[in-house]
Amino acid sequence: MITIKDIADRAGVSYATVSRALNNRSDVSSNTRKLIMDLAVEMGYQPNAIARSLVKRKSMNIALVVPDVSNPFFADITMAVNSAAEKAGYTTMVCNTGWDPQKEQEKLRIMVEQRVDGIILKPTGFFKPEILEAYNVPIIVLWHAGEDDLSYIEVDHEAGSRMAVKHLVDRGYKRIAYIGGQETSPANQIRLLAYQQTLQENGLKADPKLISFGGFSLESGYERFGQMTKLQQPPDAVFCSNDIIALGVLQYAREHEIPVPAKLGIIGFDDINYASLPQINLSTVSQPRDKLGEQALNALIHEMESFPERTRQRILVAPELKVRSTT
Amino acid sequence: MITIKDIADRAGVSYATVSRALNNRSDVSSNTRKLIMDLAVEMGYQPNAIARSLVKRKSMNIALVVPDVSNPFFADITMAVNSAAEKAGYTTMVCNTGWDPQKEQEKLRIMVEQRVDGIILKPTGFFKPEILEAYNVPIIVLWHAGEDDLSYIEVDHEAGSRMAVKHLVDRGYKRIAYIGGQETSPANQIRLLAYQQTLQENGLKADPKLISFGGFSLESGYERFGQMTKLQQPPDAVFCSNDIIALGVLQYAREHEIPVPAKLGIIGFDDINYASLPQINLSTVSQPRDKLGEQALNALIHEMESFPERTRQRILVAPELKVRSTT
DNA sequence: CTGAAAGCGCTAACAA
DNA sequence: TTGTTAGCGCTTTCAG
Repeated sequence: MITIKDIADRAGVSYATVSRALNNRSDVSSNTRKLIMDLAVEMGYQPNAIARSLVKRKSMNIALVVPDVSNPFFADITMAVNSAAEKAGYTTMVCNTGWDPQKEQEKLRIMVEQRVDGIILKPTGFFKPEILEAYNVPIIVLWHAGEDDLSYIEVDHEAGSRMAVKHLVDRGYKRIAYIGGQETSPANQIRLLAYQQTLQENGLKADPKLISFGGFSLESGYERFGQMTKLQQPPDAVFCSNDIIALGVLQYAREHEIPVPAKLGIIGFDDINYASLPQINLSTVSQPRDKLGEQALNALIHEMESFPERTRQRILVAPELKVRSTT
Repeated sequence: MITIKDIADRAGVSYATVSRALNNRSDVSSNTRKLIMDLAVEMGYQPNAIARSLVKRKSMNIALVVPDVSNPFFADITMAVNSAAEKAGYTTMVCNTGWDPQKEQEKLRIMVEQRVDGIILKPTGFFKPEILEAYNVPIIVLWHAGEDDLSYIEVDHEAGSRMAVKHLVDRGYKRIAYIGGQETSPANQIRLLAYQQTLQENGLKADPKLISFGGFSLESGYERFGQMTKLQQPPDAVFCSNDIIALGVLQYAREHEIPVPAKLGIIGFDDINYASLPQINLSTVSQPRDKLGEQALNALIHEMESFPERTRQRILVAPELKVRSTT
């Protein structure tokens, strides 16, 4: 590969001058600059980012560590972060943790070794902030805020749940069920609470029989909704903790000829890509991935600029209600 | 950040010794090794991959350049490449070109600057192999083979098309239409030819009225199939160039109450993630993304090992027929 | 405006 | 077994 020394030799100048010219610095005569520029093109010179990073102590790379990029949700986040990073002159390294906390640690370590200038992390599960702080690198966590020194960004689950439930109430549904995720997950708890409060605020009572926790799968939604239909007073609407669960409910309704939305309102959470397919057309609370990604990057840049001081940002991104044909 | 010099100072040895110990080399006494190892952990040492890359002239990074990672197809490929790379000790840098040839060039340039050890590229459109060869970096192209010196890998479009058409024939359909992509695209041409040949081999004639080219969108499939139903002899089955088009056809059939698969067989190509949803359940020719990704990485490693000599690999990955409820 | 020289953090000869 | 030294390719003082 061609180096600045090669160019310097051909140009008959020192390689410091080549560096200056190539970096558009003012203290080079326009003659030498032009000579060097032309030579660089002619010789097919490609700057060595590694060498530059070493001396500048800045790689202009950032890391995005997510559980699974093939998950449409993270894929969208990846796109958003990527394009925002690009605009800011950064290159993104994407890592998959496969929902495995150990692999997450491993990936973070590798990214630190790669000397990325900052990290955006979607943790796989409960995690110890101390570990992240110890890495001593600017970091933004896609997660609910903790009492530690890290910066967080996430969608406003409370507002989203309120939107969904209020919408169902407004549509005239009376027995609104909640089919959630893992009972202990913080996001689930926030959503559940908002669900209960919104019902009460609208003069409806939250029937514990209409609340269910479980897995985030289509089968789980199908199964759990099926159980509820056997109640003496079955639900006439369901707020699901994510779209996959809602898809399971929808599936059950189709198979058992329950007319949607006439006899059953269904609303999901996330707005995954196929929610909007004509065959599905699911009403849902959209997590705006583009905004999440973009704001995460902006927050990271802020964090990087004031590093090693932590900016301790707590950002909530507003969700959007997508009313489609299931409500 | 802690460097090997810091450790050397504390250990009272030269930093070369620290380097040796940290790299598990045999020529270090077990005493000093242990001392250094312990110190490294205690001091929270993280090796600097950038410095190592500079001296080793090998970054242990590879690039994956695709049009759009949020497209489920590329997301799956990304996952597969990623995990294969990881096993081989490489970190992957993923770039999006947004289907823009100019951006593709830009991204490739950036990856060369980053001194990745190799590149896996899914080109956005017709591209000039000379440009890639000029970059002088090991590269694998996800594309049909050209007459140049690059290595290629892709799914066997011909075999896939044959599978699909043969399957429709076996199911008893007689007037099988082809709703393809852009007429000039090579993949489209291969598929079209295989479609025609398979029909002939099975004693059916290919009616030009049943052949259509156009965009890769749901609307396009809906629209083009709608036209065909107005023929004097409309098709009783459709082979679509991708699943999105097939979805459009399916949509049209539902709206016009054409029973599928009784009066209309539909088969797509790609097996995108939602093809298997119970609500869709589309028969399709699956491009095994996991195999594509993994084999691409293996091919790349091969290419890197024999670089600068080009290995000129031409790899076809066998597709799989997924028979679901639309045929 | 340009050159010389130091050094980013590390590996890899070559000596000792 | 260890230390010394010379770089990897580049940026950045500091002189000139």
